[in-house]
Amino acid sequence: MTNPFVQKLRGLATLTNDDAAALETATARPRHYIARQDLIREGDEPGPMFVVLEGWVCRYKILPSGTRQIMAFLMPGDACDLHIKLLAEMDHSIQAITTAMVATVGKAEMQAMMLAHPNIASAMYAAQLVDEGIMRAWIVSMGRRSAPERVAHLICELYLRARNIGLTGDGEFALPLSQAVLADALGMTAVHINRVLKELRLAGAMALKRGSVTILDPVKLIQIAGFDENYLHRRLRRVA
Amino acid sequence: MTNPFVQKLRGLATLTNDDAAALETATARPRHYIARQDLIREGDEPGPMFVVLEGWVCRYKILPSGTRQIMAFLMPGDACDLHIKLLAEMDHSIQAITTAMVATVGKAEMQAMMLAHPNIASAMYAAQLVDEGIMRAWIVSMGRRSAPERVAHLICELYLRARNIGLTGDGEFALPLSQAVLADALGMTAVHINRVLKELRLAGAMALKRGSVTILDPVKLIQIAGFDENYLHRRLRRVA
DNA sequence: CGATCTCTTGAGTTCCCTCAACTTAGGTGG
DNA sequence: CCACCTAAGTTGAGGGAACTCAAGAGATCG
Repeated sequence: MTNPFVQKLRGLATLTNDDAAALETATARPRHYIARQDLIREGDEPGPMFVVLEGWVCRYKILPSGTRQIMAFLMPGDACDLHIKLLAEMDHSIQAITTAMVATVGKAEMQAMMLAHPNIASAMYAAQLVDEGIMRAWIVSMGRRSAPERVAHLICELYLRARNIGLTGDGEFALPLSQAVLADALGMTAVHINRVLKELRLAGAMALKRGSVTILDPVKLIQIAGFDENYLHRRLRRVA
Repeated sequence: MTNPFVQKLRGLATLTNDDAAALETATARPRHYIARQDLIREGDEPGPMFVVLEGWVCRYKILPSGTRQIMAFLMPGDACDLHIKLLAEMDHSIQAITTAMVATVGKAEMQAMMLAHPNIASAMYAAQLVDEGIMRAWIVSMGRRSAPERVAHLICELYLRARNIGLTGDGEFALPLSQAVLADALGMTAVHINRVLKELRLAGAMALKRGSVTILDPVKLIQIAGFDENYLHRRLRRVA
């Protein structure tokens, strides 16, 4: 079995076997979380860096009104909060969406690894830039896209990210997100998400079943979303 | 006159006079931009890091429909795109909102400076984390806050950021943003922003004139916004 | 001192939300 | 293995927040 963290970073920089081995070692002892379990809560003191190895995780925040906003999805291979130790406390929470295996890497260990393996450092920085690009794309979606466009755009993003780590089938991929979770991520209500999904299904663009999505017509979906994959930076600059 | 970049980083780490001098030197030759001039455009090859010394700048993206979404405001002292050279092309544009003085720091120079001055590196990483916190706060605003809440929240954010670099007066500060620009940042129309501003003014919370905002009732404004300044991380961890 | 932005206000429309009921799918214990 | 229970998904009706279109008032600048 391949380590998704290694697989992801290999897509962002050229890693030697030695680099890969170091990453494997650092993430060798993951911890198991059940669905809806918080890895860390808003207000907590930041700890080690998290690396998701199996399952899905999200960043979220609960507002005074009680509503929830999800700010990011983390799938296998995704890491978070490289320099987080610099901050006094977390400004949001992180929670497992499905049962998940998550490794933690201490700050000192991380720093030593990045010093000894410049390729890893480079890949980590690139990953950070991609994450920022994704956040900006979410801001654009929330600000200027209609509900159907937003849903379509998110599915395009998640499909490509899943494909990067080899989790997609033929026009289909596992998406363990309930409509309520999608609503919390897209800033909509679960009821409205449901209507939009029906619309996209009838339009022949995509169909979401419990636990998976089928992309019926990729061209149509991309067109609805106004999707431009450039922001995921799958094409990186290979020379320093 | 003080360099706002130095001033900002001093708020994020303890800098020696030597550190400060290095920063001054690196940003000594800023370039002048006029309002609405692009510093770099979507699709361009990323160049050096930008450091804003005077004026306001924004990141934005134009959608196929022709609407614009602003994803970030940069005020004096703000820098962007630390490791941007790793990417093949920009996924968004950066533009001066007002006339502005912006310094550029090359990748090699930046790396050398961070190596020679660990405090600077630490401050830059902290600044990056704060920027990410701001992006997440924008996502929360766009997703789950009403228009009045969103406007109030943005004003709170900008007020505190301006105060950090000494740009605020007594309950008032310079805000060189037209209502159209605010609309592009908040994902609303200029017409609706205008109505919301009137509402906030009549409520006695804040008043926006051309070029500046007066915070009439800070407590009320914070309460409307549901503002929690923690995400700006003005309280950092001082020990490594 | 006209030309051009920016701001303001009104009227009508649309998208998305709220509330509420009902159906379906999964999981658990009898 | 079925009966129940709960969570997730579906659909309808009505309301409200924000949008569109349009016109006029107020700044700002060459």
